[in-house]
Amino acid sequence: MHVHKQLKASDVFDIVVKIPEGKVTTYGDIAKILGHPGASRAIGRILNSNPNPIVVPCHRVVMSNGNIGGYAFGKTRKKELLKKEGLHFMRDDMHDFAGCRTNLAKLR
DNA sequence: GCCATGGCTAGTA
DNA sequence: GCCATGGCTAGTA
Repeated sequence: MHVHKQLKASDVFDIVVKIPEGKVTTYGDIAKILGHPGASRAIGRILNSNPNPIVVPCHRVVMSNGNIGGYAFGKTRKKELLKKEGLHFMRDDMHDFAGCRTNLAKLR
């Protein structure tokens, strides 16, 4: 009982590769679209094990409140990468978070 | 038991 | 600030 299918890391990475440059999504949004609404923290753990940060842009995944969130190479690096894509921050919070948030359901 | 989160409550200013 | 959540790892027996 209470046996549900487990989150697959490859499913998470498959979504993250599709986030366009200059756009972001959240740990929670990825969790929801995969049918695991409570698994946002698990998403972060999976991203932390990203085997290929070059092709999988996990720096584009941030917290649901617009805060930068974590990054395996430090949030400073994560912010730099996002700034290079034209995004802006005040301290660790994104400017116009709503405006640069991508709709995962529409990605292809 | 840790942790790259999130949603909710209490209760300060 | 608290705590539920879910996947993972270290490391005890």
